[in-house]
Amino acid sequence: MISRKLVNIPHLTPRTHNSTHYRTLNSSILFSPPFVPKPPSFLATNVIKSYFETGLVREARTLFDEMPERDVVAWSAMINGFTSCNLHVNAWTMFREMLRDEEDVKPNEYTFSSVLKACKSMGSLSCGALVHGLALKHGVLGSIYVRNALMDMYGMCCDGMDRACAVFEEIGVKNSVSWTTLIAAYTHLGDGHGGLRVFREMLLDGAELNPFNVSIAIRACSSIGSQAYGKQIHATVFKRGFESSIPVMNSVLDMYCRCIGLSEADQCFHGMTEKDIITWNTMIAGYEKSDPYEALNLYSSLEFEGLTPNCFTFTSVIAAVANMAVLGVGEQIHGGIIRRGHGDDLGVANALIDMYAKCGSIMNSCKIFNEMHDKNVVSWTSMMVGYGSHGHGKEAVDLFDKMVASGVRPDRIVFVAVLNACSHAGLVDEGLQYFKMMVHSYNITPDQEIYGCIVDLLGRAGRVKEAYQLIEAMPFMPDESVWGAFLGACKAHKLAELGKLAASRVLDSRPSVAGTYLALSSIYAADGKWGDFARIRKLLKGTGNKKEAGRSWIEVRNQTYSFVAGDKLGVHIVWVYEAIDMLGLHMKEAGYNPDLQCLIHDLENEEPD
DNA sequence: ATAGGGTTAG
Repeated sequence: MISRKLVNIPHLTPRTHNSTHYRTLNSSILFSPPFVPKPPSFLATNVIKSYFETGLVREARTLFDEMPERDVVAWSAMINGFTSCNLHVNAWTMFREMLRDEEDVKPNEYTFSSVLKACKSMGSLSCGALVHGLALKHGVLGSIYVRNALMDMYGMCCDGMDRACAVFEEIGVKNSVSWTTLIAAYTHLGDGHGGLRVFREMLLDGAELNPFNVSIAIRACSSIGSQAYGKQIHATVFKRGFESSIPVMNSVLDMYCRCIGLSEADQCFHGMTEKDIITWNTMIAGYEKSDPYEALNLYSSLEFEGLTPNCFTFTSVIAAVANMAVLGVGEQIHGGIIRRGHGDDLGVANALIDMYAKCGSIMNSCKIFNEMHDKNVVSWTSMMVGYGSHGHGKEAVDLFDKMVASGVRPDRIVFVAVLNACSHAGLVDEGLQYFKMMVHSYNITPDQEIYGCIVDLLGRAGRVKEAYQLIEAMPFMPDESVWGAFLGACKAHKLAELGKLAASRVLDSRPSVAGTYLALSSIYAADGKWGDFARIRKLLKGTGNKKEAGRSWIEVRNQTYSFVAGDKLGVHIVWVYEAIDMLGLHMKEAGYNPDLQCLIHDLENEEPD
């Protein structure tokens, strides 16, 4: 047996008895155990790798520091280990240490792909570009791993998309990872159309569909709300047998939640034979806004399936609680979050700020906000929106300045929040200053929503003429949010003619907006034009639209009571009216004189025909 | 020792 093997390996046939090949061959086959010389750091590097895999970061570092010789493999294992434990700054520091090290170890393609992943997660274009230069210097750009990692890094950093495309173009022979990475870059940027364009190019190029590129393509469909493409790709999922892949089915499920409908999504959810925590999270997030009770039901049945809720679960569950505005439930779940050690997660803390504000406990929002050790732009915005909705406009504006001072760059949504706060606090000139700052200092192009905020800001303060001039000067056609804000100002300041103009513009673009008909009819009513009032009401009935009633609710002894204006049902309703009467008395005592002129004509009070 | 896919807060 052994002699046959020797004979069958021609290039190892010994020429002389003392040749290395011969001795190695003899010793490995004839005398076991074999002696295979290994690099001195081989064992230690493997132990480092397993330490990181089990989260023993300190142990890994200690072992590395004690190694007498540290080769490129050991350094790369450290950098990759830190990255895989989400310690990206440590990974970056490690890389810099490596470059400064006296032993003068040269980074290789493995080092570069690992450190680029750290740059990507830090979102640091400057670090990434520096590494790009070093990669060129060290001659590792021939590696498709390095090229793909570079493209991934550029694609995930802001303002990096052009460079990601440039790297992609420079790759001679693209592999499936190159394509997937580019599609993902477009999609995560919010450009789903771009993602699908690359997906089509990929297919034209002859690349095969696989679960990776299919799931990101479905994600691109949901980001642009395309039912047609989404369903088309879902069909190929079945055709290719990808429905056995949980990630693929999770993105299909998400697409159903966002673009098709919750009952269809629910069918898809129940049809999945294998589910993971992400499947459940997707469904909970799907229900969070429109059916928060169902979201909570799913959350409570999740553990029976042997799954453990994670921070994504809790952000959605807390958002659901915020939408129900039930403080007691929110506090209970907050307790569960702390117990499970997710209290310090950034996303969870942000959701808690929002939840407490919406449940009426702005003090708890503040407490969480102040105790957060790092805050992102969402944390600041949530707190500002919370203050704004509690009528603390000044605090919200102060927070904006503190945010900028702390080095967080404001985005468009922060400006929406601060402008709304200014609007409600009557800080008109401050608001206009922020608008200027947004355009000139932060290069944010105002969109419909921002113009709507400014129109609202001016309109509320009675500066209706300026608001109208702004609308005229807009670089694009104002949509219903802008005209809606203007209409609100006309209604508040009883400017019937301008109000009619604004209403007709809203109805031209979106004839289905029930609120506009109501606002317009109130303007007519306030003007004593009852014929016009009746005509508009009739038009509204003709559209088949009904303005959704504003629902209020209150928790008393763990029981939630909900009601709308004009409610006649429910045993508790007498108590509601009694409470309202008392509130009315208190308001009169406090000197508040309610303006009933507009409210009286609200649809909810209308008798059926 | 080595790269790619899914869920997430205003």
